[in-house]
Amino acid sequence: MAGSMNKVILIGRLGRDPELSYTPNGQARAKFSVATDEGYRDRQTGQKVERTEWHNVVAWRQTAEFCGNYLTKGRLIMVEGKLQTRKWQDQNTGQDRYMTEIVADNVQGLDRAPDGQQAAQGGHQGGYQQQNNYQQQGQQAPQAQQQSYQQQNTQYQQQNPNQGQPQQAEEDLGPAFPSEASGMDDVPF
Amino acid sequence: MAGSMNKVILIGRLGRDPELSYTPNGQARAKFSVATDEGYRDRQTGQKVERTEWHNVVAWRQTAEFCGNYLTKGRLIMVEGKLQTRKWQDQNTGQDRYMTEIVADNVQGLDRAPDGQQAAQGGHQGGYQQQNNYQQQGQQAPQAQQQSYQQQNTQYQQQNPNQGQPQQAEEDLGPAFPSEASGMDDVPF
Amino acid sequence: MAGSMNKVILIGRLGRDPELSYTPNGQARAKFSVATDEGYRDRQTGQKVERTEWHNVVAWRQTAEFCGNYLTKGRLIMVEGKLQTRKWQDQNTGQDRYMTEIVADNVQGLDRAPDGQQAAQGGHQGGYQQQNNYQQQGQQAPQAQQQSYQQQNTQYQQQNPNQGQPQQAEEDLGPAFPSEASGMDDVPF
Amino acid sequence: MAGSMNKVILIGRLGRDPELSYTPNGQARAKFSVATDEGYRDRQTGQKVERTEWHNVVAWRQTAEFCGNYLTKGRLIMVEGKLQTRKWQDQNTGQDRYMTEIVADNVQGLDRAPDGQQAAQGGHQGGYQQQNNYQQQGQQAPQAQQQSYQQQNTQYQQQNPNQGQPQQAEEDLGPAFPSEASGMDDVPF
DNA sequence: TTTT
DNA sequence: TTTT
Repeated sequence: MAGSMNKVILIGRLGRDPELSYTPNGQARAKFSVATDEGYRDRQTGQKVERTEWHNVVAWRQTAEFCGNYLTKGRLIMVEGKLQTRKWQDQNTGQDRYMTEIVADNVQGLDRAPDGQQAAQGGHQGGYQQQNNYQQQGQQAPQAQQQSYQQQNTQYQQQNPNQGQPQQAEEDLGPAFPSEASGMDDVPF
Repeated sequence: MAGSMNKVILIGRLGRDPELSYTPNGQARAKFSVATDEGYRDRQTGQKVERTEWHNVVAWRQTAEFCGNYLTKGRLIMVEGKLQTRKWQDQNTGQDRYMTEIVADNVQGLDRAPDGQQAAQGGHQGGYQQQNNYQQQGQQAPQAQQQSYQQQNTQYQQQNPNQGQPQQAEEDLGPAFPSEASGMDDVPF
Repeated sequence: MAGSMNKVILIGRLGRDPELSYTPNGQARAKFSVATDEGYRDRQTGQKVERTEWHNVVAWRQTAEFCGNYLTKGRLIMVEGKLQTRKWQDQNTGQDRYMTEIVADNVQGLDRAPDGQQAAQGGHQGGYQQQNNYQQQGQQAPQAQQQSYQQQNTQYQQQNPNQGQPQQAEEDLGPAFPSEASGMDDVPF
Repeated sequence: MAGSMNKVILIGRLGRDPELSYTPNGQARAKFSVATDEGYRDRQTGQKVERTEWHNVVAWRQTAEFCGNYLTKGRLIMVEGKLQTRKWQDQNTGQDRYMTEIVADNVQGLDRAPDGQQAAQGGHQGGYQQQNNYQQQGQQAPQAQQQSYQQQNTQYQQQNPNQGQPQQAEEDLGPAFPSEASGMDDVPF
């Protein structure tokens, strides 16, 4: 934890609408891919070439819901997060497989949202506690999450859960680590 | 807030021991300066030149206490934070004066602490809630710190203060913004 | 130079059109200010507050010309650069004065340029060698720019400006360090 | 190319000595893995947990040689670079496989090198042009390195490798993109 | 001094 | 799979 940094910053465009889903214990999760471009001049031909890199991003909780609700295919966004590589076994071959994702803790829309879209250029810096109280209408039927009044995006970007008293409903909150939650996936991506 | 980023990352050495102090309402604040070096080759002489840049850094609350307690002159550290420029009036000339600081929200020691120093290479990522509720003893006399077990770097780097019950002692908490607190300074730096 | 990092990344809006000028030896220099916003919740009132931070940015050579030619007031841009603090003496009071700037080495427009503007969303990653060999016309009178076809943004973010022919006029190139060039200013900002 | 950013910054420890090799056209390439740690508190047990993330890094040319020559297993380093995902086909199953790497353009040692190691804490910021014109000796047999005095971090993070003399042997330079060169690998990692 |  |  100390003497350590794992930081990714991307600016690029969404290849598709984010996919918002909920884990069995009600965690919102959004997945999407972001294209970054890089220009260079081919040394043989001297021509300009554009190269696109695709990045798999996953966001959790309020950040996930922001992404799922406000970001759409083609939007220019900024993503700040960390690298995380998940490992799984290929069910057919038994081989180890790996997938690297950016776990986003700050996502912002940088261009104007398409017309008819509210909260257009908003951004969101996710927090553990910052989930919304969706009452089960959508994907996967999340329950609980009764804490959506919680303030978010305070100055220090951190907050203290639960000063001096037991936190209830632990079982609703899901794993503290996205990688654990994402382990619930049958198909890794 | 949206479509916005203000990010600084420094790796450099402490010019002096951090100065830890407390605002009247008990906020811990650490100030220190960090040197970064940059090498370049002088185009007239062709000689290598090293240039040092000094950065003024301020940290608050638990991050401040980490800095004040564990970092010393000469240590190599990493600072992640944001830029903030304070303005004040020169008391003699009446001129506007400005000072730019990095407000650190993540500070880590990168080298081994000197012998006899514990928690050598520790780091700290400060949080709003992570303050100690100092009861106004003023400078240099913090007691208590009864919440220091809260120093944790949870996954999302944010947490929820105070789930479902009123936060007491608002008046102890100090300004939500460091810049406001730092306005209490007579001398800006 | 080693064990050192001095990195700033901003996303924000231009407060005014960049000011493009040329040093006596023909260096293009652009100055502009960028606003970043930060939202937080006031702890006394519980209300959301938006706070704007202004950043002074300076760019050099091709990056400067890109800024001067394509970026305008109100544009959302990304700036990558380093912190640099210049010191000078107040001519009246004799006091030391300081000013912190971001020296940009990568600037990109993130939103659509206003109509009638070409090369709208372009970006530029400046390079030492990417300067135009202006022949000393001094401020405001650059001619030529005969090298502006030079490829930019190569893969490694560096380029060789001088493929296969000797680089002349080293003495025209100006100081290797922007801070030295900017020392030519009478008024620091 | 414009409106795009693909940036990674890591601080962590080398899992092994970097592997330095040369592509058929003489490009130096170093591969290594870096561990970053992250602490969090398990929400079920309340215990502190440390989690290690491993990152695959590749560096090219002078940066590669710096890594291969001066960095060793266990060293604390800083890596700045970009994300790149390579795709290949599994030769047995025919499946598409992916591997994500950080392509480093700036690597620095942050702690003291072990005794008997020179250039201990050095760093290197690679450049396209900073290659050594290896004359095709193939793996492990670089001679010359006659340009190694060029390792400088000039102000603009770019350099002109070719001061005053023509650059020969363009055809020796290899692909402009590391990913193309790395396509020469039989085994992807 | 920008913008939403 | 995005966009200019």
